Amino acid sequence: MTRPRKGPSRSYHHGDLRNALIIAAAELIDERGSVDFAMIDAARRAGVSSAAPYRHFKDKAALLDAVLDFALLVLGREMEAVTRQHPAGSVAAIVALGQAYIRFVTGHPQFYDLMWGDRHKRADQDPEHGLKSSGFYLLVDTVQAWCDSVGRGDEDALTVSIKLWAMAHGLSGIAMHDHVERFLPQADVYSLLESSTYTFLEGVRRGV
Amino acid sequence: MTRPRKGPSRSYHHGDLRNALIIAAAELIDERGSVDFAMIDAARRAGVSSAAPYRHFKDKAALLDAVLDFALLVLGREMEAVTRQHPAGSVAAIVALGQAYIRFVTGHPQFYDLMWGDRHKRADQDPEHGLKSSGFYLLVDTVQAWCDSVGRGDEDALTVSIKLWAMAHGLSGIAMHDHVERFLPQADVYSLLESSTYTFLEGVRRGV
DNA sequence: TGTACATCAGTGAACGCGCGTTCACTGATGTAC
DNA sequence: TGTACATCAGTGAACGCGCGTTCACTGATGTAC
Repeated sequence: MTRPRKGPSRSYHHGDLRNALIIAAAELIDERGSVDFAMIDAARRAGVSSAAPYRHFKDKAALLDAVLDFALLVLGREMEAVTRQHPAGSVAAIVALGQAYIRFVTGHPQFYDLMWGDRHKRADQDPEHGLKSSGFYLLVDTVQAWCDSVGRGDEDALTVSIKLWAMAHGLSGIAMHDHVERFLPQADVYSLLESSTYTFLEGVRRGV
Repeated sequence: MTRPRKGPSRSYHHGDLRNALIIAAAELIDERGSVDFAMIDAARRAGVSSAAPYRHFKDKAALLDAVLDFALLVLGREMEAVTRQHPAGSVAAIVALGQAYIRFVTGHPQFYDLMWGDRHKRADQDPEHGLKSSGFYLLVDTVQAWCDSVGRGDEDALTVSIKLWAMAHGLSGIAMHDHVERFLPQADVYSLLESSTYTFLEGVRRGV
């Protein structure tokens, strides 16, 4: 978070290497389709020697953590944007949130690995933090509003949200492994999520 | 698939190295919690030198493929067993299949990585094959029977099955990252799957 | 305004280790005759 | 039944490479006086 250079003369001091490395790493992960990029490549891409990153990150894991934070931030932004485009508490909003999740996750399978791969299970100081920025609570709020609007304010919005999240997450995984086009060539994940959500919420509304 | 040794004198020739290596690899993956075990460790565990595995597997990827096949086989067996314990085409059977999936997958997170990690996306000759042995079609059959029994034979059992699979798969992922105990400390994945399934199938039954 | 100095953010070379894989070999096994 | 030979399944040592990380260094920056 050093301030950006005033002039264009970024000769010796980079000015914003930390962020530049995060972007470089994200790009490499995207291109290689895996987290196994070489530290030196990220440095090179940021226009810097192989040792420079260690001024900003303790080790590679620290850099990956920063990339993960960045990814979750982007996901959160998209979910916010999507929420604004639909009536608050509507089923359409709930569906759109799930679709945004699928879009993000299938569009960036590498980030999926980062989020859901084993490496994330390690030392994570505040596990809540990622969830907050990723917009999960946006879903909870929307579901709560929906429950209220259909006269089921007694439902546990958190439980319903987890289930909906699981649907979107599960469909993402299945889609990413081409199981959707294999079994249901005429379908697509987004409409599968939509119909699942409608069916499921109808069950909830009827109190099953 | 060399035949097992007749006597206990496994001096120079191992007799069943191929399978021994698969087991050894599976154990290592289980213990380390990751696919990143060293080839030489698998060999050592099978009581053999570091070069021996290459008589049976072209490279490490080939060994991992074999381990994956093995894992899917085990999963398929468990799903068969579970199916036998419930009335054919009952909701209970459907729920139990999902729970068996969750149990297997959360109980062996490493195999989860093997099944769902990026490495599986590569050269896989017959992608159907894994699905077959893992028992997915068992679910489809069960769902079809249920649809018939509730007078909804018109439903596409395959579509419903994919959605149910996505539920179980998604809940597994969420549970493995401790999100269930974090958000719903009093709940457990298995009952979450059960209630989700009931709710969803009720929606299907009502034709939503 | 100028100078000395502490601090920071880079460089470039190299270390070192883990690990997949290969190579020339040797012991065991099965089979033709 | 015995012997020669092809084949197979091991050994053990070493190669080689990728890559994370360190180390002594140097150029740039900001600040006290």
